[in-house]
Amino acid sequence: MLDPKLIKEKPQVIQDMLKARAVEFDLEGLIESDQKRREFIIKTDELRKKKNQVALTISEKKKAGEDISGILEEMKKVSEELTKLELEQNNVEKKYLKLASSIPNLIHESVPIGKDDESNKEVKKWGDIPEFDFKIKDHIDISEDLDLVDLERAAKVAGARFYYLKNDLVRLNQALINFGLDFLREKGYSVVQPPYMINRESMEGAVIADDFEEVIYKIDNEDLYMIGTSEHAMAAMHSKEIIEGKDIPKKYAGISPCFRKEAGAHGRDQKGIFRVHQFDKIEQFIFSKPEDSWKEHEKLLSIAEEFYQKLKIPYRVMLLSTGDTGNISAKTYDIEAWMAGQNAYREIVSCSNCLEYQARRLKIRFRDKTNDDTQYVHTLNSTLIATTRVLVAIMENFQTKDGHIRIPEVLQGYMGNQKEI
RNA sequence: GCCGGGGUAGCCAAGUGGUAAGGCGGCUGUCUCGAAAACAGCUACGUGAAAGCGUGCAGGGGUUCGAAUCCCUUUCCCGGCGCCA
Repeated sequence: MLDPKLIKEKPQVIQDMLKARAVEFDLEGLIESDQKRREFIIKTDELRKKKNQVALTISEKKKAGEDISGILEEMKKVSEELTKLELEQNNVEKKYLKLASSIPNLIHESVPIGKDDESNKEVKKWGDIPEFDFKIKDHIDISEDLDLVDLERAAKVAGARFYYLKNDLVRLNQALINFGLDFLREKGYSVVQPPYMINRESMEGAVIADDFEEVIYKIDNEDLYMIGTSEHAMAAMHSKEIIEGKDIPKKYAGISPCFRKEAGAHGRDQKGIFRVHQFDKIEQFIFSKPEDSWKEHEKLLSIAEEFYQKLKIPYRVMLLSTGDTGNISAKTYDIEAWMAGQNAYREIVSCSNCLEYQARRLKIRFRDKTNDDTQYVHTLNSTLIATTRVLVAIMENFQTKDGHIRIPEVLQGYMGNQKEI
C-alpha cells in the first residue's frame, strides 16, 4: 500500500510508476473515489457533531428534570439519518480501499524499463564456469545414481513436484542450513524459526492479492495459510507495533520450510528438485529506517554474494526490469547460480527493497522519541539459501568423473569432515 | 476441550448507561548563563489552509435517544482442570 497522500498531492508520481511498470490501472477512478471519500467524511462528521450536541442537551435537561420527549424525537431522526449516511460512506470507503491497495509499489529510478526478464540487466559476474573432461550429468541423473532422491515414490504418495530426500543429500541439506545460520549469526542477525502457518490478515500484509491463489496453500476450515517463505511470517511479526528507533535496523535470519502451489508453472522445470512444492529456506529479513533502506539493500545482496563465494558456486547478479519486478518490491536483484547440468545460470536468490509498502499494510511503525511522530519502517528481504536449488547447483557443478559429488570445503566441517558423496 | 479472571492511549491505571479520571515517560513554553526543579500547554488516528470537528476503550454485531459500561459472537493473554509429543 502506498501513502494515500500521494493520490491527492502527487498523482504524477503514481502515474510515472504505472507507466514504468506498464500496468493497467484506473488512476482516474482512484482519485475520484478518494475525493468522494473525503467528502463523505466531512458530511458524516458534521452529522455526528450534531448528534453529540443533542445528546448533551438531553443529558442536561434530564438532570434538570425537564421534559425531553420532543428532543428525543429529534435525536431519533438524527440517529437514523446518520446510520444511513454511514452505510453509504462504508461503501465508498470499501471501493476506495480496494483500488488503493491494488496499486503496485513505487519503482526505483535505477530499475531498467522493460516488459519482462529479457530486459533484466546483468550487473556482475563472479567465479569461473567449471569445465569438465567427461560427459556431465544433470542433478536428476546424479541423485538417482547415488540414491539421493526418490521422485517416483514421492509422486505416488504426494504428487508431482514432491521428493523424498535421502541419505547424504539429507545431511548436505542440514549442513547447508547449519552453515547458513552460523554465517548470518556472525553477521549480527537474530535467528528466528517462525510459525509455518499464519492467518489471513498477516498473509495479506505480506503478499499481493494475485499471488494468493497462485502460490499460497490454505488450510480447510481454518483461518490459516501455509507460508510460501518465512518472509511472510517475518514481515507480520512486528505488525501493529511501534518499534523504538534505537532498535532499528532489526535483522532476522528466518529459517523455515516453504510451501508453494506453483500454479501456472506447468511444464517448466518439470523434473527433479529445482521447482518443487516444498523446500527449506533461510531468509534475510530487515526492518530498516527509511533513510537507510537503499544502503541496507546493497548490503543484503553483498552478504548473499559472500555466501556463494564461500561455497565457490559461480553466479551472476541480475537487476530485474520493471516488468519482472514484483508488485510489492521497488527494486529487486536476483542472484543466478551456474548450473552445469543445465548449462545455464538459474535463479537462487531474490533480494528486494519493499520500502514502506508492506509496513503500511501491516502497520509497522517506529519513532526515535516517545513523542515523535511515528513513521513507517522499510522492509527488505533476501534469500540466503533455498536449499533444493543450492543442492542442485552443488550436485551439478561439483560432480566428479567417477560419478560422485565433491562437498564444498566450507560444508565439510558440518558433515564430519566428509569430502565426497 | 471445560471452568474462572482479564484486554482502556507509548507504558501503568480509574471508570455499572449521559463529553475518556489520574500517574509515568516524552515534547514545547515560562524561568535560567545553561541545566535541574517548579508551573502551563501538548502528547493516538482521520479530516481540514487553519481554528476546529470527528473517531478511538481487543475485533465484529445487537439493544438504546445515547454504550468503555448491557446482550450476542470471534480472538488473544493469565489461572485451574482435562488431554498430550
